[in-house]
Amino acid sequence: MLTARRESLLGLVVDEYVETATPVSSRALVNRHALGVSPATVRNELARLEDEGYITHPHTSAGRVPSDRGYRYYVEVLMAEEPLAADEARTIAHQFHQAEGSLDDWLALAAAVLAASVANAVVVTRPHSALPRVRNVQLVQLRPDVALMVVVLDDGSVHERVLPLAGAVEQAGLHHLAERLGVHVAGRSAAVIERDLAEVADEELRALGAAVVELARERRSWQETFLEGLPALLQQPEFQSKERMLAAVRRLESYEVGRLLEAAEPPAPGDTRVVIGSENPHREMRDWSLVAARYGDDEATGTVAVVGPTRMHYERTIPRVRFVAALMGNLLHEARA
Amino acid sequence: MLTARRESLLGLVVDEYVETATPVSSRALVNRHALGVSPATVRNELARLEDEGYITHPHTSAGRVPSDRGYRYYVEVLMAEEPLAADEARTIAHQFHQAEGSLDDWLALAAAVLAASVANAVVVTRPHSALPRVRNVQLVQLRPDVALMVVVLDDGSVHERVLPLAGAVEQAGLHHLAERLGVHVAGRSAAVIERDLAEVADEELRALGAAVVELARERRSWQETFLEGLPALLQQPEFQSKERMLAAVRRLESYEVGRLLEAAEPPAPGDTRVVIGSENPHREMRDWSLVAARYGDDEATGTVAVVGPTRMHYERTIPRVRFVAALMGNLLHEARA
DNA sequence: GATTAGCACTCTCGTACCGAGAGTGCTAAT
DNA sequence: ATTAGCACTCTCGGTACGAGAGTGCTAATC
Repeated sequence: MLTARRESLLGLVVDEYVETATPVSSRALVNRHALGVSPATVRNELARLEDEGYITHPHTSAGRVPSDRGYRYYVEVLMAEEPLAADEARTIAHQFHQAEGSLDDWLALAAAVLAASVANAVVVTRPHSALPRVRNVQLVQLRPDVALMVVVLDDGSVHERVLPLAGAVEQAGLHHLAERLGVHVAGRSAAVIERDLAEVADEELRALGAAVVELARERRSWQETFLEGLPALLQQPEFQSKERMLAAVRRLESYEVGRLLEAAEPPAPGDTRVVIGSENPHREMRDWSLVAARYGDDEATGTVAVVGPTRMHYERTIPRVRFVAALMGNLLHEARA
Repeated sequence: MLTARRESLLGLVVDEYVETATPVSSRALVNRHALGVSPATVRNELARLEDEGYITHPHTSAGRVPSDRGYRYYVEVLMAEEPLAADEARTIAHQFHQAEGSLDDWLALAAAVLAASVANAVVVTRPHSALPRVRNVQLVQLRPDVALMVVVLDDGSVHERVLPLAGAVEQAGLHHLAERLGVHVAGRSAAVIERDLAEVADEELRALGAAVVELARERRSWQETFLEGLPALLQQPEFQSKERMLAAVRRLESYEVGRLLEAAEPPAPGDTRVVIGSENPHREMRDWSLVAARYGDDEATGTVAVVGPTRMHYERTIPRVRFVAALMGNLLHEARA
C-alpha cells in the first residue's frame, strides 16, 4: 500500500514525465510544486516507489520514469479525467458534420479528428454485429446475363457482388428471384441460412443462397480498419530515432492494425479500456498503450482506439476517446434510424 | 548533343547510383566496367557531363550523382526496360487472385503487391469514369418509413444512402417507385438528370431524383486513394534521417496523396507517365519521382503509381507498373463483364 | 590532340576525448 | 524523520584529428 505522500509523488512524476518526456528529477519536483520538503527526502521516497515497481531509472544518474505499473496505478487511482472544454467539444462535433456520404468517410474523419485532438494515431474499425442477420436481398441487372447482388445486413452494412447468371434474365425476373430468395434468407444469420439451404430443391436458388451466405460473412478483413494521425504519432519524442520511427510505421501497417486492437477491445458498447505497455499480450506492443472505446449499440458496434507510447496523456485522452465514441454511436444510430 | 562515350558513361553513373545510393566516383566506374580508359579520362568526361547538366556534385570531393535531367535522358534514351521474369510475373498474378470480395480489397492488394515488387510506395485510385451514367436504381426497405437507395453507375461503382420517407411504404411500393424513378434517370449522367428534374411534376419523385444526382456525383474524395508500401519506401537510404522520414510520411498522408497524383496522371488508359523530381509542378515533390500508369478502359479508368525518391530503379519499375496496370484492367473488365 | 600519371587540395566521417551539467545514493548531522 | 553535503556516475555537446575517398589540374606521354 502506498502512503499518501508517495502516492501524490507518483502522480507528480507521471504528470511531469508525460508533459516533458524527460526523466523527472527530485529537484524538479520540489521546485515546481512547493512540496515543503527537500530534494533529499523526495529522493528517499522515489527510491521506495522504485522498490515497489511504480517507477524506474533509465540509468544511475537520471531522473525517474513511470513504469507500466505506475501508469496503471495512475489511471486507476490518481487520475482526474480532464473534461473537454465546451469549445473543444463544439469544435470536434462540428468537424464531424463536415463529411458527407459513405460510412467509410465518416470513420476516417472520426479517426482524423480524434488523432488531431490527442496528438497520437487513431484506429477505427467498421461497425459490425457479432451475428448479423440479413435484412434484404436485391438483384440488379447489369448486363443480360450478369446481375449485381446487394445484401443489406441488420448492422446497416451493405455488401455487393457481381454474379454471372446461367442465362439471360430480365430485371422483372430478377425481382421475382430476389423475392423467392428473400423467403429463405430474410431475418436469418449466415449460419442458419447455410443449414436450411441444403433442403432447398431449386438449384439456382441454392447457388444464390450460397452467395448470400458469403456476403453475410464478409468481414472486409483486408482494409477493415482506418488509421489516421501517423505523423502526429511520429512527432512524439519516443520516435526521434529513425529506427524507432520505422518500427512504428511497420507496426501500424494496414495488415497488422486489426490484430493489434484485439487485445484492447472493450467488452460492451459504451465501455472504455486502457491497455498499458506490457499488459498487452503482444510482446511487440510492450512500449505502446491503447485507449479504446466501443461505440454503437447492441445491433452494431465498432472500436475506436488511440495508439501511442506508454507515456500518454491519459487524463486528456480517455475522455476524448469516450466523447468521440459517443458521437460515433449517435451518428450510427441516426444513419440507421 | 552527347558523344557516344559520354552517353554510355551517363548510363553507368545512373545504374551505379541507383544501385548503391552513394555518389559514383571515376575509379569505381573504371574498376567495375573495363572501360579501357583511366580514371583521369573518365573524370574529364564526367566534368563535361556536369557542365551540360546531366549530373552533379554533392560537394567538391565527392563522386557524381545524376540530376533530374540525367534521369530524364536515361529514361528517354538509354534505358532498356527490364522485362519481368516469367516466375515473377506468375507470382504477382497469383497474388492478385488472393483477395476476394470488394473492389477496395482488390485495389489495396494491387498496391501492396506492386509496392513489394518495386520497394517503394504505391498509390492507387478507384476506377471512375469522367461522366458516369446511372445504370440502375433500387430502393430497399430498412424500416417502415426508411429506405436505402442503391445506385449503380456504369463505371461499376455502387453508391448507397439511407433515405427517410414521407410516410410508411411497403417494399412493393418501393419497387414501383424505383421503376418510375428509373425512367427518369437510367442511362443518364448526373447533369442531364438534374436538368430534366425541373420538369417533373411529382414532388416525391423529384426529391428522390435529387438524391440520385448526389450519389452519382459522389466522388469519395476523402479516402479516394489507397496507399501501400510506406515501410518499404522509408527504408530507402534517402530517408535515413528522422526529419526526412517524417516529411515523407506527411507527404503521403491520405489527404495529400490525391493532389500529388494529379501531376502524373497519364492521358489515356494504357499509357504510362514518368515524372522526375522538379518536373513536378508541386515544389515539395522536387525530390520525388512518380511512375504512373492508367488502367482500365473508356468506361472507367484509374491510376496506379509508384512513388519514390528520384533515385529510382526506372528500368525495373516502369515495366512492373505497366504489368500491374494491365492486370488491374483485365480484372476490372472481368468484374464488369 | 587525346590520354594519363602524379599530386595537391578538399571534404566527409568516425572516433576519441574532454568538460560541463545533471542526478543519484549515502552518510552524518539536525 | 529530515536534510545538508559530497562523492560518484552517466549523458551530452563540442572539438580535434586522422584516415579515406575524390576531384581538378598540370605536365608528361602516346
